[in-house]
Amino acid sequence: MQNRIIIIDDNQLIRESLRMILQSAGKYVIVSTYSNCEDAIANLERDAPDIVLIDIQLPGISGIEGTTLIRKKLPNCIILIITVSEDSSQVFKSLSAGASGYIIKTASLDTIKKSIEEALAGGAPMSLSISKMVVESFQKQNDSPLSDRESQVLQYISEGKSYSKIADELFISKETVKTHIKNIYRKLEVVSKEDAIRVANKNKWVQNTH
Amino acid sequence: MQNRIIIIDDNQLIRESLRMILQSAGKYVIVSTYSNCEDAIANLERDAPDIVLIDIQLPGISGIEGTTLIRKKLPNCIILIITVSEDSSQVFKSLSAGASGYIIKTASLDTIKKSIEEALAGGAPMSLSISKMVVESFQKQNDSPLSDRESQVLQYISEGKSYSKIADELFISKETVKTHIKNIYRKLEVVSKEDAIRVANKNKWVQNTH
DNA sequence: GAAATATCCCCCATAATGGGTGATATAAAA
DNA sequence: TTTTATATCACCCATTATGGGGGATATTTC
Repeated sequence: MQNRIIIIDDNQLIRESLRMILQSAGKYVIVSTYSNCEDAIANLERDAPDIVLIDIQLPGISGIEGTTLIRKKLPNCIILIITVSEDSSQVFKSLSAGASGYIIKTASLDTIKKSIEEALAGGAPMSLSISKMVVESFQKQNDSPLSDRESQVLQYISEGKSYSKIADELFISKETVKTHIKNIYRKLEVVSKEDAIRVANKNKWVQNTH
Repeated sequence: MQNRIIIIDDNQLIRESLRMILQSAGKYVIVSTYSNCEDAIANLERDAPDIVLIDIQLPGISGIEGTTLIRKKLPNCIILIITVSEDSSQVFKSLSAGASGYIIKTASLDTIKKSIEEALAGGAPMSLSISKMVVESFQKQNDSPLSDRESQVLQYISEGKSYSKIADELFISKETVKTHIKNIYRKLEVVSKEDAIRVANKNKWVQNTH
């Protein structure tokens, strides 16, 4: 059976190029192409796509919001972002929104076809630089101004643990925890738990609990 | 200049196979091979590797702990995990520990050589299934028993925000926030902030702030 | 020998938390 | 249509948590 694909991109040239490339492969049916999310979403049920290729910069609803909306309607649909830039915040936002992979607009025709096949095979197609970015998001940074013990305490704080709980788990007194936290706040120049967590996350000084 | 590689694997056959493959490429010098982490770490300064290939299951210090220790001594060294299994918790732990990529033991010789080249080029070599796993870790699940509002409140809780702060940001009263939290605790069958965050993270009902 | 670190103690006040028991209005589902 | 879920808000209550201030000691590191 042929896979149903829809393409959402405000650039007609790109829409038509993608259509050509994919149709020539013979494995796909390009059921529709759209220049904006609104139209695409209105026809989602009728189109019933297996794969959506969506641009990130779109007039009106953005590609990221669009990804969220499409996944809400069709949870099993594979969404691949077509993009020119490799901006990290955009990448993370679209992955969080439910995109499965990234296709760089300047990629070769072969690479694009391969990306779609990888997605269908259950993979997560993306360029080397993007996968590197994603992997780095897992890695704790070593440039924290905090001591080992302070980092540890902050890690626990970021997990929502109370002072008493931290004290128990580290076999130290609650007062010691308080002292560490005072020093953490001083070093990070913050005055609250929330800000400390925000700064730590921003700088990847704590590990996300995946 | 040739890149310096060390190999840590308790299986002699694999050590020697990897040595052969890589030496034949001509671009690499295999400075040493070890059957355990302890010996490798003892000789790190002398070996000064650019790339470390390390098995995940090792006698004594595990590959994951080893990755942490090696990165502490040589922060710019690229560490690639050699593994047979694609267990998600192991994958995340080693990425968090600082590994850059994953090489599957059963991969073809060509794939292995290519992985090392990708790593040197600044990429994050890993199999399709592993990259999929990593991408999925970004994606919020939709199977939460919580209502939209409750999920939103829990998201804020997981960011360390206080009831008052949440109330302010959502333009609702503190009492309403409390009610939502009571309902969240009831639905998740927990009695504390910490447990709620743990359950939510485990099920990916909240988004990590990357 | 000074600086950083890790540990602990006291005081103090306020803020935050969580359990209970309500209420109201709306929307969705049975 | 009646029930259920949701979202909103209120008051009572007690305990815990938080954060700022001060100080202390021992070890390690530079």
